[in-house]
Amino acid sequence: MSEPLAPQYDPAAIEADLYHRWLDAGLFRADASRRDRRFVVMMPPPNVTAVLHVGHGLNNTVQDVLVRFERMRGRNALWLPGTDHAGIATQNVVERMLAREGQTRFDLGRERFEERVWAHVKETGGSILEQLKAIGASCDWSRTYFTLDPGLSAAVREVFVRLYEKGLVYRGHYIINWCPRCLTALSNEEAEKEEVDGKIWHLKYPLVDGSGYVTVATTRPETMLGDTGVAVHPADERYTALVGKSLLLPLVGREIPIVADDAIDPAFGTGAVKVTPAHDPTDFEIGRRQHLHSIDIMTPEARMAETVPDALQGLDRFEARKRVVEMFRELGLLEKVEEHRHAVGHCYRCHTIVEPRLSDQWFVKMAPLAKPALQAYRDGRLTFIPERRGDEYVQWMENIRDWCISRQLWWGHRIPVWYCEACGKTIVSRTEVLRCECGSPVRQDDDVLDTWFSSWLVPFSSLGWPEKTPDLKAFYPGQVLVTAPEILFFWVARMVMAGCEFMGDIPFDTVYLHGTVRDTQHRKMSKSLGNGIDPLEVVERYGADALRYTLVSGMSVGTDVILDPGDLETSFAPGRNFANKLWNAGRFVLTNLDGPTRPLAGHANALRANELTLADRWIIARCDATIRAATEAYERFRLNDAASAVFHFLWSDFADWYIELIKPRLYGDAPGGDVARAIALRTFDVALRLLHPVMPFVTEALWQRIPGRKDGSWLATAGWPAPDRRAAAPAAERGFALVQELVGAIRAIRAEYDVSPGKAVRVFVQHPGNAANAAFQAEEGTIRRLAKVNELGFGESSDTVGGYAVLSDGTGVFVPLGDAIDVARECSRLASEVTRLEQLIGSQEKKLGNAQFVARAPAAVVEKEREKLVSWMEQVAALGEKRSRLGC
RNA sequence: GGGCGAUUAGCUCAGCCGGUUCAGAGCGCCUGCCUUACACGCAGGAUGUCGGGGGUUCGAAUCCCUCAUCGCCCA
Repeated sequence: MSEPLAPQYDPAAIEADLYHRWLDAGLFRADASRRDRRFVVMMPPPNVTAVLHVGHGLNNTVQDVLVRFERMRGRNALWLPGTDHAGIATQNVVERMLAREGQTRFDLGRERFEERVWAHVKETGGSILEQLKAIGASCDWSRTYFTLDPGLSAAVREVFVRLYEKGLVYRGHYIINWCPRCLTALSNEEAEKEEVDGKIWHLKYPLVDGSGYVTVATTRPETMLGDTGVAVHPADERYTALVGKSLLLPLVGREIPIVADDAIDPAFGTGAVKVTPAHDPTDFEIGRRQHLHSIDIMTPEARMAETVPDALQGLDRFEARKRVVEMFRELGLLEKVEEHRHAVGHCYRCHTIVEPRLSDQWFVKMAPLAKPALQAYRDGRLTFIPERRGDEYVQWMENIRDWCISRQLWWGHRIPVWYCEACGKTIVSRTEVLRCECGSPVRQDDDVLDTWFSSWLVPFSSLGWPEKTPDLKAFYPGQVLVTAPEILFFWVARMVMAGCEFMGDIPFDTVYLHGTVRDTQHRKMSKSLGNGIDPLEVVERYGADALRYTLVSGMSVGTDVILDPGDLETSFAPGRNFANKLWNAGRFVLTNLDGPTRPLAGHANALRANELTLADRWIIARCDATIRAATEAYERFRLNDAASAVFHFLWSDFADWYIELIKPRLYGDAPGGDVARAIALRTFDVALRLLHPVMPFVTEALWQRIPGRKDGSWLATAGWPAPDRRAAAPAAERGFALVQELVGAIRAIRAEYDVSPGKAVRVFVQHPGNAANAAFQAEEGTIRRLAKVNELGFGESSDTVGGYAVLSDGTGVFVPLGDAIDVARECSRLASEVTRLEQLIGSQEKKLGNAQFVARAPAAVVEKEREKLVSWMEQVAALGEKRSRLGC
């Protein structure tokens, strides 16, 4: 550990090696034998074939920050990683591979296709977890799971069977969302609603008796081929006389009835609605109530089926739409066309417009499961960050619909249901079924379960459930779930339901929903738009700490993170620069530790209060304030506030000031070097701890070089610094603030008059009271050095020509500059300062002259305002004196 | 159509249960510096009628109403 530190921090030379040393030390492994203070975070399992994108980067950085913070506080931290088999997505990936070979899955057959997917998953799957290591993720890799592992598969079966036995899983013939490209059913959540520009076509259907027409309005004219009725509202007087009559469906020639149904909105379109029970969910309900039959007019690929007239058969649904409209026009039955913008469901995996389709599927009855999950939120046992997300949760839970869980895929958990080929009996079983009770062969349901049907169990299935494992006992329920708002319903809400149903307790108490990473046009980053940022490229160029710092500081609670994919430098250089700053501050501190250091307390040789300088007391107070601020910010999930508190302490307080002003004590002949070393080391150590959750690599690399550590100890598991009220030193903070103000004022005057950096100046300070006196004298050396002052006088100067300034407490500052100064310019500078102050004083006098204010505002506020007024008046008086001395 | 959020410096954002700096940070910009930890740096500086309008209040970026623009969720 004693090789010299490079002047520039090189993350690439440190990160990968350091990560492996953390792993070797087993720092990220949770202890199932501990029963106290667990902190469990379930990673949202990425798709097994996914590659790391910046969204994963954000999500996992947030989790890692929280986990590292709690681990340092001594909690038994488990961050559990895993991968999701991702039914549709993974099947699509392999199907695309087959397509390049000129094959389809049907060419291979189910068994060989499954083998092919497994081979692909084993070969490349899970590499995303390896990639997470590059950003520093401190997961417990010894517990990594895959949703198709035997244990998790057993959990899926157990749950399916239990729910079936309770009557909460059922098979039904309903309208579901169908993706004609993926050729599978989707849940309502997987059919993403999106606004599209469409039209409303007004179609005329002639009455069978030839007495006229009824006009229906529709956004999907092609579905008229499957119409089996027209519905109107029972109270709609326009149509009362027609209810019960029949229409002759154009193009098809079918007679369909006019029925009355309460669900019809008389204000929409013409108030008469065509009813296509096989292709629309509300029509399906109307059809049921009105005893209309269903005619399925489409193939699984959404082409026109044999149930439509010959001329239209085989057409794609959108071609059919055009053709149907043309035909209506030709027949003179197209009354009008209106522009119409409306929401249409799209497949969340391939973005194809979904087709409502009538089919046999398995469903979960959700209302009974939602009840306790909703109650948990209402009781305050479950909270959302940001809070308003709770409203969305409630809305969804209250209007919950049954969950379609069967998928017409080959990759996933096969539905544990068998049908007897002889007696037709349905057998639902936890174990493989070979024969029916009647002795006949059985056939397993062809379908697999929705991927989310395994994901919703992860908080306990990943811990061994339904077995009663030690892990399950030690780590359920967990604490925080961190994810993107998009999957609040897909996953988060369902996990809460599953936890309540199968474990009797919610799986986490806090749901932290972070924003989305977007480009400068506020578009979500995506592969297809080509506006993504590759986190691994960022790690390579700027370091993992820089990536993490940028993501954390760009993200306040619940807001999106905007980054420019075309300009990584602007986004990530600040993080890299901060890491480098820290590195160099560390380099300075560590290379100046050759002299003796002393403990701060608890030892005979400990520092005594009377050995501390004003600056020492100030930095200790600042450090303590930073501990409080950062700790509270982490606790409240305000990660950006935590990062910025430590940033400010390290860069401004520690590096810009404290390091600069202890230099003489460290390598000059000023006394107190051991005190300065002890305090610099102590406050720097604290800062490393506070920053470690956000920037784990550079902080650990430096901390490992701090002398006197216990062998084999790591910052990653070092204790969290405790605030200490005794460190508060308000007088020191005020006094040192005046020193900083004075140095700033002198520097400003120097810059104003182009005094060359190497040239020392004389300075005279006049203070109205004694408040600042002690501070200036105590830190006289600091003032001389930092402002390049060769003579610091107190009181009047015999010179009159120079630069003047007034500090906030009314202290006058005079820098004699003789010929260097442009008296007219200085006069106008001071005049504008006086004007500014006089305006403030004017409004302040008005405020304080207002009897209402003095009477109604709290006494402390009034007092504060009076003090401000006094201070400004002192400043103006001092400036006036300066001006007269200059002869303005 | 219903509900919610946002609008603060050129950019990205803090501040927002009213007064504790006369509105802050980072980046960018201007000026001067290679001062032996750091030029991925140091010092100094410029920049905002806090989206428009109205109201409550002694006092509003902060509370209420309204309009405009953008975005999210649910139909």
